[in-house]
Amino acid sequence: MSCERATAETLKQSGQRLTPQRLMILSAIRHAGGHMSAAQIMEQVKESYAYIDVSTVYRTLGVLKRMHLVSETDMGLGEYRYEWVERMRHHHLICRDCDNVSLLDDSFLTGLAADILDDHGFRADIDHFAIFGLCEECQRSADTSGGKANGKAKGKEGA
Amino acid sequence: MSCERATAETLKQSGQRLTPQRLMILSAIRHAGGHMSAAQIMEQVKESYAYIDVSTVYRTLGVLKRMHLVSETDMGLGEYRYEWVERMRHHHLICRDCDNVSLLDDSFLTGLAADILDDHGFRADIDHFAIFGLCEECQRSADTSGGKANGKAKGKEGA
DNA sequence: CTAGCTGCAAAGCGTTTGCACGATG
DNA sequence: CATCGTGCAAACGCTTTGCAGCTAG
Repeated sequence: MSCERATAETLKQSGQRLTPQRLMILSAIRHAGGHMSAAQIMEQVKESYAYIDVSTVYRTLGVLKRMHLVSETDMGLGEYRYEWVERMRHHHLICRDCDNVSLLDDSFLTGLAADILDDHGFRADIDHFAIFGLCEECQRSADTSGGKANGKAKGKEGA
Repeated sequence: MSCERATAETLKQSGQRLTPQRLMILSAIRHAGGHMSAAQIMEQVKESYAYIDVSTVYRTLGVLKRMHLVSETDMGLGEYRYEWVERMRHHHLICRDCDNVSLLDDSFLTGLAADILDDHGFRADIDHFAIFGLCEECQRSADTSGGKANGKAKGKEGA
């Protein structure tokens, strides 16, 4: 939990209290190395503290979101995914057929943000994008199977 | 309902049945000229047919999504918004402070899609993007108020 | 005629909220 | 010691599902 020092400081300085629960949640997200659902965070924290409650997780995530320490993304799974906001920004390409997620470097989007700012005066929060589409492999399967009529049964419709 | 001809044809040809309910839902979405929630679609349809059910709306939206006739977007309001997929694509800039929504021309994103295809072989579905951020006006208020500590109470956290 | 759509009702899910207790600073 | 965070439980809102009857093709 030692590398959470700086974050703890940030929290304190913005008038937030530092509780073991928050530190555990923080730690879970930071060390995950990817996006986690609230349920996954719960599970992770439960390993060291069994009495953690969902509401505490959500409330803490609310605080962290407000402070831009974590990002909240709708990845089309019916639940939000939370991720530590790294200095190394990146985005996600989500295949709507195989659900595979690959990374997209932030460089692809910096230009876009600049263009939008120039033309609309709108400062886009391009911290963490989820871009849906069809991965290379699934494009091939779609072609061979003759169309996009129905790829596969899924929990969630592709937009 | 006459201008729904082509859509009706499309539906029929993919083995879907054409029912009055579906036509009404179709019509509601097409003539809305913007994104609608499932509830709004319901309301609209109810004006001509009071017995329409939520489940019918969702089931029909499922069909239309699958056929890429409507897009489903999470605009950060806790409910999906559905919009007719026009030939004239556009995207949305959503201010996380004042909730104002402005349009963004598709030209801003076509380059991005091409880049992603080139470098990752991933065919991005950039039908309809929701980009969150801070509008020009709210940037000013944020500056004058000294920071981003807390902008305003909202139903939903800005990511 | 029969596959598939409808309305109804109820469940399901992730998330939020009210409350009294407990911990933090 | 005052405030804020916690756990618990219950509520919430949107969406989904099981089912029997009806309807389009």
